[in-house]
Amino acid sequence: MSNVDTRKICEKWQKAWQEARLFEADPDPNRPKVFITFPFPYMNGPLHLGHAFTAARADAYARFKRMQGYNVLFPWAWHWTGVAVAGASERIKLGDKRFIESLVKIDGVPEEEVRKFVDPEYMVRYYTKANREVVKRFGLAIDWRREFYTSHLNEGFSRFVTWQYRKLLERGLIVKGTHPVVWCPRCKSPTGDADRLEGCGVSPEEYILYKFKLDSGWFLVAATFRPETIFGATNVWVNPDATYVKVLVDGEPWIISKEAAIKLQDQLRRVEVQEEFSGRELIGQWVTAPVTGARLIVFPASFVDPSLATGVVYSVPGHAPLDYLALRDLQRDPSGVSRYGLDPEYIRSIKPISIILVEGFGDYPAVEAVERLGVKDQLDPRAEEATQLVYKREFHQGIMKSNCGKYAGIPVREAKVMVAEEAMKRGEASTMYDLPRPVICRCTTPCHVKILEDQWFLDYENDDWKALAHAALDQTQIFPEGVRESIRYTIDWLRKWPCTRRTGLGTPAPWDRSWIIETLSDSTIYMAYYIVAKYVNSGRVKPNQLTDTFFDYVLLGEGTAEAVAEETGLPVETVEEIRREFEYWYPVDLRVSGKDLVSNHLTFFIFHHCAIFPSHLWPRSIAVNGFVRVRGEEMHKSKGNFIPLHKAIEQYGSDVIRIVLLRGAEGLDDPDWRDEATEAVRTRIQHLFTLIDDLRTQAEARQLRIEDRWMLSVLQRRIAEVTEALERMRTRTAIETAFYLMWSDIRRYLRRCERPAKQVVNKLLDVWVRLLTPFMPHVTEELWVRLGNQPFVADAPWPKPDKDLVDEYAEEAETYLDRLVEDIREILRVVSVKPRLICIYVASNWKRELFKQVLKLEDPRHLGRLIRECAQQEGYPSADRLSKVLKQMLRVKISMGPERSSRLLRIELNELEVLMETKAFLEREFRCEVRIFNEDDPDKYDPLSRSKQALPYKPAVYIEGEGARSPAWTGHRPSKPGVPGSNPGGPATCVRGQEYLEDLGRF
RNA sequence: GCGGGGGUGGCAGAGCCAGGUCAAAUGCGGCGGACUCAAGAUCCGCUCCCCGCAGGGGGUUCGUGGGUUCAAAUCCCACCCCCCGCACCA
Repeated sequence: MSNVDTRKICEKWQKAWQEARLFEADPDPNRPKVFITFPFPYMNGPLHLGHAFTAARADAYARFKRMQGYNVLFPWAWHWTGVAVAGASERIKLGDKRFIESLVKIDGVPEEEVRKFVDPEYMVRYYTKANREVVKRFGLAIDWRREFYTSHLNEGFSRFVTWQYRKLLERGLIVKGTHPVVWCPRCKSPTGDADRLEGCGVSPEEYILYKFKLDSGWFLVAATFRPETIFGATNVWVNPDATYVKVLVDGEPWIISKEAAIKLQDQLRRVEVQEEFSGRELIGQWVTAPVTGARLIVFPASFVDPSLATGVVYSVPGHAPLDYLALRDLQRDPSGVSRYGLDPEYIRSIKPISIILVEGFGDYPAVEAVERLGVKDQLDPRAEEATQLVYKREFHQGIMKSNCGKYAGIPVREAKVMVAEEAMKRGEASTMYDLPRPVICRCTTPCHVKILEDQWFLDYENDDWKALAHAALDQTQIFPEGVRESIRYTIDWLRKWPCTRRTGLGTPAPWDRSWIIETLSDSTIYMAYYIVAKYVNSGRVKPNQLTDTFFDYVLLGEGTAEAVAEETGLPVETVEEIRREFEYWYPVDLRVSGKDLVSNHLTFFIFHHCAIFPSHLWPRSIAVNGFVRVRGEEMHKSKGNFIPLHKAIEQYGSDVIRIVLLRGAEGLDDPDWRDEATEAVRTRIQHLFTLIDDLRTQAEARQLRIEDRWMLSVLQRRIAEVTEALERMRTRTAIETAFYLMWSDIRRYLRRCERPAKQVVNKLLDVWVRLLTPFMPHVTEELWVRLGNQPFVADAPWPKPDKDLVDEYAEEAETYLDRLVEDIREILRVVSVKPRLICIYVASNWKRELFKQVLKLEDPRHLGRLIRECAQQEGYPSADRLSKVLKQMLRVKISMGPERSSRLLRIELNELEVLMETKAFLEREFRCEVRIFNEDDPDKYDPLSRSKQALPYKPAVYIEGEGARSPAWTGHRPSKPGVPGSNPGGPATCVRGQEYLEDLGRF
């Protein structure tokens, strides 16, 4: 069977599982249940390796629990809700070439299909169909009878969402409010990240507007993020080349840029434009500053961007690098000044004002930052860097100076808010939203901020709700545990979440059908719908029978089955059956997801369960994992390293993918997909088949020997380790142990025994194949039947460690042997000899007795007493010799480590017996004759008197061979140029008694 | 900035919570050997540096710098660097 096609094996067993309806799970009161869920994937594209990783973890757990005898439900569904699909359709409508190309080339969508994607519904249906095939070919243990998709296109699900939102509204958890969004004036809709050609990650920021009063009575309105700096204002900047307007804003006379006036209209302001004029007309005019009442002049500055906020800023040259630079430019270049009829003398007289005390800077941080970074002028890109540097420092560490009136001595971060609030109270300031960088909509229109009214929010601010969420988190297991802190933080930090949108796919809000429940908001407790979906899919329940009364009863136990039956026309028994099924499966036992969902979905998941369900139905555990990286980089379509799952499956088949990913990482680490790794796994699976074949064909019936007992004993430990790891979703540790470490165990065993024992092989393979099943379920099905079992290994019981097979004596014997082999090999290496004969000498009886004392010794300082005691007894040598031997024994004990030396307190190895038994192995290993002696044996062959070196658990060794360098037995010494001759002064290993004991310390 | 997770040998990645058995699992790669007509696969050995004709010894390592300890990859402090999340978006 030299060539095993794992892809074929995968297909074969997927079909078999499907035909056997293996993973269809129904309530069984006699079996405990486990309900496992994977967050339904969004259907705007193909599933990729990232989905595969998370799904493989969920599947491994599902299969593990199933084998442990649990009734496991692992369902699947598809997420259609949201605007991303609509956005994608829009791009296709507009003929976005790069986008279309990526769909064809990367996603593998046929071109004629892509054209039909102008209809979002077609697109989600297409991807759902394609991805369903992919998930099936990945071979997950899914109960497909419960499959569904979301949004209004699925009436049943939509009714479920409607029910949930009515409940939330009733409970006062939905509130109404206003909110600024990034808005496309052409699409008349919010522009999310996915809908943007440019400006990803940009969100509205709130500017403080200060009203600087012109002598004409109009307000020149300047925008700032740093309202506290008003105390250091020296002048006002406008762009002389920009167009400004006089405009009545809510009746107040403002002067702002033309662009600003348009923006304000969408920010709940009444805006009446009076007249347009050029910025240069403002230059040289005087204004009265708010807050301070200072008289300032208006200067020209090219850095002022009319499309940002109001297009007017005030100058704080002491603390804002750009302001300092602009002022310096003006002072250096009088020609520009005279053009506007300004007085150069006055300009030169303007000095920065120092208003903030901050460590690491002198009076004028802006000036220093400009000098340190060597910023040339206001157009130098490093000006931005200088601004950030000063801003961060001053914000976090700055204190307002004495010239800041009542804010003197207050930290900047506090003063900032106070100054602005008080100025607003007095009518000297206002606010507006704007985007710090341009955002361009998919439709190529520049976006601006719009304040949406009547927006609906989930009130995550509600303290009672937060308290419940914390309580739920406390009773949920989190894997890895560190994520708990993130969720806790998120619960505290969450504010109102806008849960409705105007566009995209989704369920209309029950209280106002012009709104659609937003995508994250409809995915919070949907796992409950898997129970209902089974009945809807089978046709036993019609979607329109899913009334609020129905859900109240089935999900909450409120009302009666009779009432539901009467209202819906369903048989009472059916209603009760569904209720029972819900009670059986709920709550969710494990939800597995990527770490990106921690701060939104997973937290919402907890929140909503608390809001809707009683505490015994709250989630039991949540597992989080990292993101798949490809060749060390984040997987991204634009990076060209995006790997859709269907392509990977075609190339490798499901099991290879699973192994590579699961072995890649656990916890929050990111698994890295590398071609070498996939190749290595593929050949290893091939070899798994031959290894197992070899084991079986070589196996012989025989009495169990020590190595057989060792193998069985180690096997028990491995079972325990894998089980423990899987219980905690440590999938990497689990597969590492089950596959790789066990492989090494088996390799050692095979080498050790020449031919394995049938009994061991049977036991070993039976266990091994089952332990591997969660990670490579198809391959193990194939192996399982080859071992002569009936399908399916998926249903085979999970192995349990057998205490009777744990054999400390055998494990000790094999450790002993390994150390001996290492020693011999080390000698051979040093002497570079090809051995002809190896003699091994086991230590004398008196040494063995002595070593027992050493093992018991708690403190090496008691050694002296031991020496005195023993020296008097018969059979022991002189105190002098004793002390030498004892020190060596101590070293042996230390080198054993605490585990092994404590094991030796429980058992005593018969070294001679073990060596006699393993003589054949040693001879094979070293390809020469091996002779075993007792040190006490008068007839032993020991020409160099090595035997006296023998210590308990460290036998002495004597080797004869070819090419030997020892003059003692050959007299021949190959010349070795450059190496100085003999080693004078005896062994360097001798350590003085007292020092040595101190070195040992406590052991 | 806030919150979370990390920095280990040529690479990937354990170990760190419970300090000593750690020059440090396992896999990949590299080198040598076995097998083979040969290649691949497989098996065995080696893979930080130095010394050693007997299983040994010495040196330098686990982001950087300090500290605690008889003893630190592991504990404490400071610093540097990397990754992830921070909302109307799946």
